Amino acid sequence: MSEVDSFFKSAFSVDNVIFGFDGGDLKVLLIQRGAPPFKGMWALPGDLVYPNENLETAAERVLEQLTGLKGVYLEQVRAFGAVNRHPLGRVITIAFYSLVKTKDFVPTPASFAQRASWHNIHHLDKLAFDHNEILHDCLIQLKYRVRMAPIGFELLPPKFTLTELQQLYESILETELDKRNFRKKILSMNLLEELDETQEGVAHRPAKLYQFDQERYRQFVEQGYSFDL
Amino acid sequence: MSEVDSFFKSAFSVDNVIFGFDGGDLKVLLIQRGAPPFKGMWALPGDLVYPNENLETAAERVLEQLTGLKGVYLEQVRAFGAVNRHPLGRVITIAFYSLVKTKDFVPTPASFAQRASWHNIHHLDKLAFDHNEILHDCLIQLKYRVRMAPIGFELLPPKFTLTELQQLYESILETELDKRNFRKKILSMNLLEELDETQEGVAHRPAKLYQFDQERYRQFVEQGYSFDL
DNA sequence: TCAAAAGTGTTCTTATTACACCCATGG
DNA sequence: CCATGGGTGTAATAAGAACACTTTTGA
Repeated sequence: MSEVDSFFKSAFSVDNVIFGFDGGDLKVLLIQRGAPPFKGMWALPGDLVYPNENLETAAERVLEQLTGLKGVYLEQVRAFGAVNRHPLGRVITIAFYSLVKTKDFVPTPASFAQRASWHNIHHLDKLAFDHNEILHDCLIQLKYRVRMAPIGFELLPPKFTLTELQQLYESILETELDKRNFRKKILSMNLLEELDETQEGVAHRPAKLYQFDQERYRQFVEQGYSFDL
Repeated sequence: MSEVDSFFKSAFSVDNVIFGFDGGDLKVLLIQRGAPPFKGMWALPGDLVYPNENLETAAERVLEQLTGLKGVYLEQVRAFGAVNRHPLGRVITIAFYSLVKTKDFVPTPASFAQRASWHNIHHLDKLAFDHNEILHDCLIQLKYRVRMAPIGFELLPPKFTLTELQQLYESILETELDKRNFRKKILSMNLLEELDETQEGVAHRPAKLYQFDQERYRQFVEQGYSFDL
């Protein structure tokens, strides 16, 4: 094999850390590998990038094939390219994370075939490849981004209570927040619209529902506003 | 060509945004391309990644071949992989930025051959490939990181004045800082050691020289401290 | 009437901003 | 003795942290 050829004996893939939130802890969607290497182990969903496919497109494809979801929040984190990260050859992978509303997720045939399921982000075994490291870095990136941009809402249903929102931030940031201070701050941003609806079916005083006003946020950004929690 | 083969008709490269600071504006080290594509245009230094080479190693190699420098601060930003970003084929590039002390830079034969020179980061023409976009993203990353970690010192000589440090932050962050407030804050971190030396050869009251105490920073981090400017 | 979570303000503390003059040196 | 940047403190303002009780609903 010539030296030039050897440059092309490599491949690139995308791996997608799909985050979800069910009201309790932050979750990640993993698949159980059905073939070697690492057969039977849990892994991040991923695939090789097609020759005429952009990286983001590949990550969206992986996501849609597994969950049926399109148009989901997706962000690249970085490339992982250690020489021996893949036992079968040189594979550089580009890591993305995405934020989905768990209730929208309906397992697809592809995901059944691979046995996909949500895992608590803080109770994970050893994953295939270098996926623990990838997951770790994506989580760090999420913790940073969630404070700098209103992306947390991507993990919640369109209508949510302030307590749900607070619990979301608490589980991502791994910290406890003061209820009154949190509400004061988030409401003072004027990005939440209070609805004329309340929770139903709860055995206590029902909470007001809110929705995030995407259009107003866009206008604020144009005027130089920057989200900061 | 079979479909499997086509996955391997791709290559990956690294591109390195090398930042420097000469007391005035923030600079970036560019090379003038000597061969097509984009012959004659200025570009980021970069190269294909060798089959048995880690991404960071490749970025360090590019840097050393150009500048003769080793062991400099280097950080990955992200991958750029638009299908048509390289006119000759599918090349995914991993962008890094590095921080060097401009006085240490001695052009190497390799850099002469390529005509390397420092360019003001805010007065750039159109660069080769998607390098303007890469540079832009690396600069954004630097702006963020320089406030979260004591990496600014990598751009200064070991001994520096507080005014030099302030000017460095002002040029990276593109903002003006109040002299007294800046000094109060940076000195209150207890990360700077005041030396028994002063500036020489200046036509005014000479400033005290300081150096960054890397070891003390390491200890503080162990105790949970996190740098925040 | 009880349990469970919703909702609501004020005080204290800390961090950030704004601001102007004298000092030391070389030419 | 003049020009140049070095060096210094205080007051005002804003942001963040701490904290406890009443309300509404379903069971």
